[in-house]
Amino acid sequence: MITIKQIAELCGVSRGTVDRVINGRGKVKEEKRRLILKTMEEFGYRPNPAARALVTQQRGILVGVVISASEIDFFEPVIAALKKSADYYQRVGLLVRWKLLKGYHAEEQADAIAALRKAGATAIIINPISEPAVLQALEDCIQGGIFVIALNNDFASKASHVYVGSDYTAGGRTAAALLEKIAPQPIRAGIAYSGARMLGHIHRIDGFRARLEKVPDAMVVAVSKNDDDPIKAYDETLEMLAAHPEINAIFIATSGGARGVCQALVKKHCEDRITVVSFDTIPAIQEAMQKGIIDAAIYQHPRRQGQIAMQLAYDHLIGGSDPMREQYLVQNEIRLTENL
Amino acid sequence: MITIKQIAELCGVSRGTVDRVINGRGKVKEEKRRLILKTMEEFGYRPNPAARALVTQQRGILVGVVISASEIDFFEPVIAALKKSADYYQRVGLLVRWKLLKGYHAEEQADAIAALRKAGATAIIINPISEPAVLQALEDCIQGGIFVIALNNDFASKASHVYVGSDYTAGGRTAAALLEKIAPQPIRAGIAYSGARMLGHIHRIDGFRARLEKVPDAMVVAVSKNDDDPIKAYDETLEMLAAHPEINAIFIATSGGARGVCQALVKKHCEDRITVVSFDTIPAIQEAMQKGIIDAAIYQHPRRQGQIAMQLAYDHLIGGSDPMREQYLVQNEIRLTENL
DNA sequence: TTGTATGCGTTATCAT
DNA sequence: ATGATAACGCATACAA
Repeated sequence: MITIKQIAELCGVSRGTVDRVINGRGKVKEEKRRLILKTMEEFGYRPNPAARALVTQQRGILVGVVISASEIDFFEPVIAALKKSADYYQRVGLLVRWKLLKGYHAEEQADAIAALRKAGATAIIINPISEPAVLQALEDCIQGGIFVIALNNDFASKASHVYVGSDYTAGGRTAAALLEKIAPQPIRAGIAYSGARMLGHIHRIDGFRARLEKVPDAMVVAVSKNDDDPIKAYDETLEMLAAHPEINAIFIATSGGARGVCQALVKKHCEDRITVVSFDTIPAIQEAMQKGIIDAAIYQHPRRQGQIAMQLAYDHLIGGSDPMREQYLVQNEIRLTENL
Repeated sequence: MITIKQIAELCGVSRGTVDRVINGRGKVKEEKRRLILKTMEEFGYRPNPAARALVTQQRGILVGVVISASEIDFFEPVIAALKKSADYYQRVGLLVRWKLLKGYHAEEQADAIAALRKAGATAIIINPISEPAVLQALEDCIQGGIFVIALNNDFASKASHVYVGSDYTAGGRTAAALLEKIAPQPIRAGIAYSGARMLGHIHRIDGFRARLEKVPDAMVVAVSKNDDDPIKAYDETLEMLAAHPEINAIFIATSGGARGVCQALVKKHCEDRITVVSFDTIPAIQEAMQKGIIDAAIYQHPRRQGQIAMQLAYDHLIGGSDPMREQYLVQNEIRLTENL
């Protein structure tokens, strides 16, 4: 591993000069500049993370975390993992400022981003809402050299950023394939989900429908929206079941309303007759699985999502190594009560 | 975060003295020794991993890896992850010596351990064979202050060590529960596995049987051993199918012989009639899943196993933090072709 | 525009 | 038995 000192010697300049070209501060004669860059390239210079951490921890370096709808059960383990990971890296100089917001409000996200920029954050971890105000704010961040990590939900932008989360389409396909294996045929499926806000959720349902089309004589007969609200989910599900008594399978595409859906099933005494597949393994869903109401759940590694996001921030800011991919996808796993 | 320097000042001694009591080298007057220990305790001293890494990388620090049966497909991603992780930590002074052995031979393992000790390894990652020679060698290591990490397979010992791997019993239970959901009833199951060498595999089958007992009228009607050899697996499976034509489900408990089992099923034209659940997603199994021969596989996060093991070694040796649990269990995940 | 000095926390090597 | 000091690689404030 070549060091700054060695590069300086090789180029016949001082450590300070090399540092200036690396970190782009101050001016260096173009001639030397190119020589130094060439030498760095040639010997594959990589900053030593240990040394860098040692220095960094004096001033400290700030990463901002913005999580909307942080009250949703799904995000609890995500946030816990972010915190644990932040703790781990704190000892080498990583500071974190938290913006845990309630509900999905684009303006609040944009405000939080602005506040973090002002506070001097050099990286931002966020579950972005796909609305203009947020997209614009993130574009600006990236232009300003801030490292942006989209967590659990990606945003459409040509600006370079990293996405950490699941493959939603594959998740939907997996749910459909699972139903094919465990539900009585022919499948008459109802879908319950929060609403249309998040891009990922739509892809998930698209994936589900696409895969279900390959199942002989299977079809989606109803879709109900519940705003992640248990009561609304309860009402909507009752209504759906009444309107479509042929339903023998339910796909809970977003876990927010799961409790309500399950209560409706129990109320109508059709837990046994209807096969239910859900996303996530939040407490309400685990309970429903133990009781046999939900047959299987798809797990998206929430803890890992948080851990990876924080590690990417560390590696970029202190370790000095950039992510080698622009997408870090966690697998969609199938869980029964036996492997919860 | 309190530093050695601060502790030294607090105690009215020099850094050198504090270092001596921390790392137990040289003599320190008992009186000062106790004061220093007390102060460290009180202020919760933790060595700074960055500083330690900086100094460690000069002499380098050695971790030994011993993997038996490394030619088995399952271990390929495990080893790949160990290598990748080792690469990552190499830049902060971690050196690795590899002992990738073929087959399961206790003496070879014991020899490898001895060689690593002689080479000065301060941590050993191993998939231990449960035989006296190996157990003794590992006990000796632990006595000698070497940090031992059992990977993928634990060993019975009161000596303190860490286990990284899956919960085998839960894996077996999961396989049985899955069969209950996807196989036609009543289940008449055949089991195929390598043989009795590895403790984990036995637990896995125990878990499978225990869970299957809860399925109405289900039973295990045959068990075949294949020594992880495709040809033997092929022959044994043909024989099992001939002797038990009622078999409508097969549990491949160890992936080594999977290819042979599948070929036997195709040969007898009963891929469609028999539901097959397997462990691991090695290439042979993925192919069989694509073709519809194997219906589902249970995945034990091989890459994560390797990654965690190496990280534990780093955290212990350089980061100076000890594992907070003695077991790091990865989940048993259910995979279909859609979420391979 | 460039070079030098200092410090981060730890370990190791001196000297006392 | 104990203390002083150099070194690891990097960043930075300061001197030239």
